[in-house]
Amino acid sequence: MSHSLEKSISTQRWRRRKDARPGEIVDAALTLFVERGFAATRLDEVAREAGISKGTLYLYFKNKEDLFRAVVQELVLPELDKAEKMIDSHDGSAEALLRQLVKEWWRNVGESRLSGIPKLIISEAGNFPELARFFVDAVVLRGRHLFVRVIEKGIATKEFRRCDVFYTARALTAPLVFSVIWKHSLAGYDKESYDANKFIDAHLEMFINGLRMTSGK
Amino acid sequence: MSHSLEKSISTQRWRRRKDARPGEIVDAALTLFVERGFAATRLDEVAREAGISKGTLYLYFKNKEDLFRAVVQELVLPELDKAEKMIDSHDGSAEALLRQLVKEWWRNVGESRLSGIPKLIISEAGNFPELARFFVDAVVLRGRHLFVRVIEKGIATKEFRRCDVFYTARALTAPLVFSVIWKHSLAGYDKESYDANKFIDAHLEMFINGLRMTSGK
Amino acid sequence: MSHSLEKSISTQRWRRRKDARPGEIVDAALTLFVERGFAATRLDEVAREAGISKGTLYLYFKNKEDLFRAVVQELVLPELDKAEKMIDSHDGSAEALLRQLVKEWWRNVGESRLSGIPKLIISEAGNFPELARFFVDAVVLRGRHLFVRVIEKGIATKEFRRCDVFYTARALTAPLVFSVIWKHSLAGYDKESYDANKFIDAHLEMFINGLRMTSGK
Amino acid sequence: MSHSLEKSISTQRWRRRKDARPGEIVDAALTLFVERGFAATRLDEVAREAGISKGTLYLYFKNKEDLFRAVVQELVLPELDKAEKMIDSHDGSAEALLRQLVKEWWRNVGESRLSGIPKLIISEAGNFPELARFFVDAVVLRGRHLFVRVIEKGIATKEFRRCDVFYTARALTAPLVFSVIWKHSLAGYDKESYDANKFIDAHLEMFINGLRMTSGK
DNA sequence: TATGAATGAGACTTCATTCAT
DNA sequence: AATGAATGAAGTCTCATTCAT
Repeated sequence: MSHSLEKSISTQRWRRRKDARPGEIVDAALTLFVERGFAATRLDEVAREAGISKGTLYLYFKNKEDLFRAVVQELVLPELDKAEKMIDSHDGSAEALLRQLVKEWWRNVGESRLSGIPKLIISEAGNFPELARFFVDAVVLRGRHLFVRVIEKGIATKEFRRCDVFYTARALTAPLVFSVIWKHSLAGYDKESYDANKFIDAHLEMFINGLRMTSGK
Repeated sequence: MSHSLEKSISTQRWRRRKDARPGEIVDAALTLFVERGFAATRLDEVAREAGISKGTLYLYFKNKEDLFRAVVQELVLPELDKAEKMIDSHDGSAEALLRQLVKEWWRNVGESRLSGIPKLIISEAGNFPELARFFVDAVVLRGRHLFVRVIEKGIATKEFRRCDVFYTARALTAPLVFSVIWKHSLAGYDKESYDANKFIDAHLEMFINGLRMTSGK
Repeated sequence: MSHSLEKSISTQRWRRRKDARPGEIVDAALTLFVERGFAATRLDEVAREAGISKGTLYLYFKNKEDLFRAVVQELVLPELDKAEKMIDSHDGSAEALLRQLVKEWWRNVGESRLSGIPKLIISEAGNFPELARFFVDAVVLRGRHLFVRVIEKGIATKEFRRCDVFYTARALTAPLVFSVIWKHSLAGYDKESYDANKFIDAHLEMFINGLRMTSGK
Repeated sequence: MSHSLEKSISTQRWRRRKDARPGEIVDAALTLFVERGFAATRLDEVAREAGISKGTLYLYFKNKEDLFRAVVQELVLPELDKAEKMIDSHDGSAEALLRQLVKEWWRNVGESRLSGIPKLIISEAGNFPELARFFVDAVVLRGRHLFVRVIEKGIATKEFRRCDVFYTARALTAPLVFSVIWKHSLAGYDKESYDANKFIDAHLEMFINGLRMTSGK
């Protein structure tokens, strides 16, 4: 019995290892891809960062490009699912929902390892048109429509003034995205003090102010 | 005298030719660097695009990195000079100046071949820290301070309300920069209609509105 | 006693199983080595074809080269034993024996999976000198001497005319061997109809005709 | 003038070098491919044998497979052209022509570096179906038809007896081809004395004897 | 000044072999 | 005995850089 238990555990640990591998590799790859770009990242380093050998990479990913795709798909899509559920289940005002949406995005993307993905995608879009297309459809548009839904809801409830919801959504998200791009590129070289939270907060306040029916009074 | 003049002219023409080469090369390199990134751009192609042979590149640039630096420095710095002169010589209201500044930026950078540079720099900052540092100091900060000056002027003349001028400048420029990054990366894959001019205009109106002393009334 | 017998049997069955494995592996390897050559054959595929895992190969063979040797030795040598016995026990005319020898070769080698071995050996001789030497000594020479013995017998009984028996044996066997080489290489691409049996028959008739004391009359 | 001459010469030498390269590489590759097979031949070695660097190979051949194709096509086809011209211009008896054809084949193929090609093709046919198809159509069939033409001519002039010309051509050529395959594989390990010329001569005599109208008398 | 053939370091990828389970 | 995850040496191919012309 103890034997069977032991075996079960060890097998499990072993299995666990196999199941955990892809995740560990994808994490290592994300870090390096964001830092150096796709072409300049050597698989040697991804392997070392993931604590495995170069050959092992190929047990889990067909090639470098396949790994790149996995990084994007596997890390991003779950976040969108979460955000959609949040919106569906929210029952407060449109403004509260909008604030919540931005706040969650900031916590789950802006301050997580995912924050590197926009910079990565933007850098490599030219070399991976298919991935770019996928990303725009599955992430950008889907994400934008989350915001569109919220804005439309606010207009319906007369919380917000009428506007072109698509442009408004873009105007709202552009600084968020820019902020994470900045963080992963030039932020470290900018000597003028900068607090992204403060930047985002100010942006959000100004934005919501602009959206309200009675903006100034 | 005529002889000396003639010689001077012919020398100049010759010089011109010699000096013109780097410009053509730099142009070709910019296009390709923006499209594919630094690492994925082959000097073969830069040479072909510039209409010269690969070996000739090395008559003008020490190596690939040197060419990269030249692309950034030679194309960007003149624009800042122009913008500074424009501000210095402007004599209207702060608001008019701000509008003018954005308009000129859009015309001279956003709609020119220079529009690819932000994306390029952001993509390669990780691999070229020195260049990143240079770019931030010589371009980003200097550019930001143009806006800071204008905003401060508006505050001084009481056209604008008091605010943190650095954050305000960032909030003003972020969408501008984001717009050109977008244009050179994912814009082509976004099926929802988008007019960058409209986006920038709306942003500017909202922004100036937010800056005015009596914003709503 | 019954116990011991039972044990012996079960041991034997077990042994058989153990011994059977190499046979299946060797068969799988033969097929693939013939089709692709030694270097281009992956042990992955040999294992899959044999229905085992890659690691299991190494329980039976030291390495890839060892497997290669086993393919040749284990499949070929038994055939020569059989042929030798056949000659020893034959009691008809030399001509009848020669016909029988060719016929058996054709049935047991030419039309069996062994037919691939000549092509395999010829292809890899350059990379495996030791194996080539072994094959020439243990198979080619030994096989040739079977034919030499039969021809000498025919000369002794005055059925056949005198000749250089070694060259004659070569001349007799070359088309046989060529035929199986062809079958395993280019035959599939030759659009002109071809029946190997017919080819061999015609060759044999012509050959025996040439050997007879009174060839034409 | 001397300057221009010098330049012309040196340029030419340079050009000549460029033109000669592919041939030198193909020669080196033939040697190694025949000796070791395609897969086991390292491009490193081909380059060293050709006296160039590894990278230079890729200036002349797209990849290893392309080099393989070039080896076959560029070396073999010219020989067939020569043989065809020989047949067209021959005006003796069919027997004399047949003897000549075999003799020339032996001299130009059997004893030249080309003699390695049959072994090479046969070894790699499984891995390069397209090349195999090309070789059969462009070389094997075309070559066989040279012999067919000669045999048909002999039948027409009543020098030769009627027969299935295609099988007869095969029976004639099989030992020729086998001979060069043997030479490039196991010949070196066969300790029994062997003279290929003698082998071929004996084969040819026997064959022509078998073909003559009055074979025995 | 201009060329483009040549180089070789370095990257991706494969696969025979090992070993913990 | 059997597995299959893991390894790393070795091979193919690319491309920035050099240099003879």
